[in-house]
Amino acid sequence: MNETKEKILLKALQYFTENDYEGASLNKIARSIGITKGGIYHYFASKDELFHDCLVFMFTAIQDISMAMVSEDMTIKEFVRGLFSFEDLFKALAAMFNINLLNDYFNFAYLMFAGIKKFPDLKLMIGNIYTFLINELEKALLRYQQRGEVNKILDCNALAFELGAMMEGAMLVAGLDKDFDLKILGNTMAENVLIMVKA
Amino acid sequence: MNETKEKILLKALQYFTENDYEGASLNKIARSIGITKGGIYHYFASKDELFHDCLVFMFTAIQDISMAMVSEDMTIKEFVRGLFSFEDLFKALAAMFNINLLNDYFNFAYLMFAGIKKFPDLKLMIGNIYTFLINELEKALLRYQQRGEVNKILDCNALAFELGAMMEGAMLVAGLDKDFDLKILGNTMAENVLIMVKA
Amino acid sequence: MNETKEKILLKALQYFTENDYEGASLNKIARSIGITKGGIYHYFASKDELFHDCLVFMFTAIQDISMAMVSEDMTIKEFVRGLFSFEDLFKALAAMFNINLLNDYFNFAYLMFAGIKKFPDLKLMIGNIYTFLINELEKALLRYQQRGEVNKILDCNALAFELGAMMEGAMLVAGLDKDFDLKILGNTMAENVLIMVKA
Amino acid sequence: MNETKEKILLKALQYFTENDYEGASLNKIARSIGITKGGIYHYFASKDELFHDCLVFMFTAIQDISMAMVSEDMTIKEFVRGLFSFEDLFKALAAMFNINLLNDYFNFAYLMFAGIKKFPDLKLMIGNIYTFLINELEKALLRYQQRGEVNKILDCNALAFELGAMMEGAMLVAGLDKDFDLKILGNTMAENVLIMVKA
DNA sequence: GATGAATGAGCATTCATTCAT
DNA sequence: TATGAATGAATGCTCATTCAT
Repeated sequence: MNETKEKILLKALQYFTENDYEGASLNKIARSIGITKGGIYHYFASKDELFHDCLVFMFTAIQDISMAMVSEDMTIKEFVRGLFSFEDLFKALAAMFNINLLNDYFNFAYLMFAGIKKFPDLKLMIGNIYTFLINELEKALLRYQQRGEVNKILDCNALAFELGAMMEGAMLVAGLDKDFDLKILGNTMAENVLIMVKA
Repeated sequence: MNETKEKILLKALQYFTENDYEGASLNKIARSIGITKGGIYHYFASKDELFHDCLVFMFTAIQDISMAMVSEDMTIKEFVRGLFSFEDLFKALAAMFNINLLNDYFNFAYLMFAGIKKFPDLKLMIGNIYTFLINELEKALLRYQQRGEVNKILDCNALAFELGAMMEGAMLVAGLDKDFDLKILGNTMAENVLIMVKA
Repeated sequence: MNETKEKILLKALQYFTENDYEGASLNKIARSIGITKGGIYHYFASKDELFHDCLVFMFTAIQDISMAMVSEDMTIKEFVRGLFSFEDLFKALAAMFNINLLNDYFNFAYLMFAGIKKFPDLKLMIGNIYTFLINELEKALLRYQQRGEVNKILDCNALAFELGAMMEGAMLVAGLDKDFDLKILGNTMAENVLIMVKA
Repeated sequence: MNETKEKILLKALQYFTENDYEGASLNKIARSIGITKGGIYHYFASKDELFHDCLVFMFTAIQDISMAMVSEDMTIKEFVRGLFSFEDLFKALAAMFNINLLNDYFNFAYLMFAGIKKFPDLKLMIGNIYTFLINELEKALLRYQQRGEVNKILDCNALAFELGAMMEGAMLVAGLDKDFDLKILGNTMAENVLIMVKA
């Protein structure tokens, strides 16, 4: 991708994250990377298109990270601990964009909502990411259940959703209330889960 | 509270929910309740203040509902099932404002996010709600644990956080991906939790 | 009508006449009457609406003048000479708007074209003015023909159109080429016509 | 003329006719002939110059057609009927440019007006065409008058202007009001004129 | 208490124009 | 010859805000 285009995309993503769609003005985005507003229109037909492309850019990366998270040859301990090692996840994402998700998960979620409101294709994309992840979770849980490592009474479909929701919710709540520190809580959460699902 | 002021507040809340902060213009809000834009400025110093007051109004109600959710004389089954009866929660909220949350939870959450982004005191307020709720959860879990109804190995502090996060995350994920229907999932989730925490 | 609104309308009409639709900027119009651009939007919902209202304002006046031009109790000499007394017509119009049609008939015609391109209702309105005038011309000519003052061989329908076209064309050509002075030519033209239509 | 330059000129003329001066962007013109906007600037110093050259190209053709219309060895009938055979005139013009004037005379006239407004030299050019044509008309009428085919009382100078104005006005009015169909009216107009000028 | 006129700063967007390559 | 990146000024439009009435 063209260098200027990429610069626009990254800076715009930052502005959109910090200020929302309406609050991010093309003028400010342009000035902050040393070009003029008109220059943006060389690469993006409209603010909407820029916003859309920013989100696709971000969600694609997240999709890739997400898919890399699941692997068939993990023990259940590795698997569950991996789910709750928030720090690793945050670092991976922070490296890609200039966003500190630990503090800004909140902005990130807000951005997802905004994207979904505006673009049906993003709704699909995000939906697919969650569906994929939770399906993979379910498949893994079923594997462990068959091996006798997960309580046979548990509904793995709902359990997969519960674990996914727990992860998302943890990041959201921790973002809103600094009393909760995921770096510390993460470990205990994983151990709790390992105890709870045990056969 | 003055009758006109209350009319403004309620109508504004509706507009904000339907159109977001930027999309809800004072002119439209004013016209829709039969006054003029200038009239709003008698009761609210700025659009920001109006928005803020709308959200405080809303969050206060949520706080009240949340606090009513916890009660000391519940069995563990009632307690857990209550946590995951999303439909009841939505209905309670919908009754307070004139918003159909079942369909519009998405807009509602979006609005909350916008408010939290804009006003630090609201972030604090929401943070406090979470802290309170999770603390109450922890106290309840400890009670059940002492009665032998919750596995003694489990860390109740982390477990409280996990259940709170699971609730929030469930609403978030279900808002993003309509494949997940909380009305159906809610029951199974509760049963799973009851199995998992059992001693 | 509100005083400011009328000031906007008149000044806008002048700008539209001099600079066309695209060339007339709301900013300049506003500044030239001592208000700001935003102020125009109090009275007109859009530039299009302002343009439309300007044209309706003008064409309504022209319609009134046109209709006053035809009167049943004229001799044929009065009638024909009236048609070619351009000076009187120009003065009447110039008094209403600030436009010197003698020099600017051209701009005026251009404005009509622009209006017709943009607004179907104006196309109808202008069409009706011409249709009305030429119909009235035809009725008058038929009256004179029955009295034996107009050659019975002539087709009064076409003749009415010819006289109407001659008037319009005279103003157009004289506007384009200063060699032709309607103040002088007008009289001779009328006398020529009187000779030509005579029985 | 350079081939690319001619392609630009012709395509630009088409765009200007279809979209007016303001509506025809250099980008669209350029793209439609497979070059880039910058390329146009090799051949034309500015959009204005391009527009001007388009119109000169067009007016030159009109001038040629006009001059070919007058010929010394015509009978008066041929002469007058030629003046009012609008269809032939339109066809001749349409053949020169790629414009269907029969349907698009309106846009064509609008473009002429825009050009005349913008460039004084074009106003002069058109003025000269009119002067030339009306002078030729006058010379022809004087010839017919001397032969006794035109009423000796008529002022041929004014009559020439009247016939020229009638032609122009007919096209203008017919352009504004589609009730008047020149294809039909043209014949009757010519016959009326032949009757009226007769000695 | 409330109106309505008016402001002014902001926004997305367009586009002729320039110029290094 | 021609490209394509970039500019910058302009445009229509929106809207929170002010204030005399």
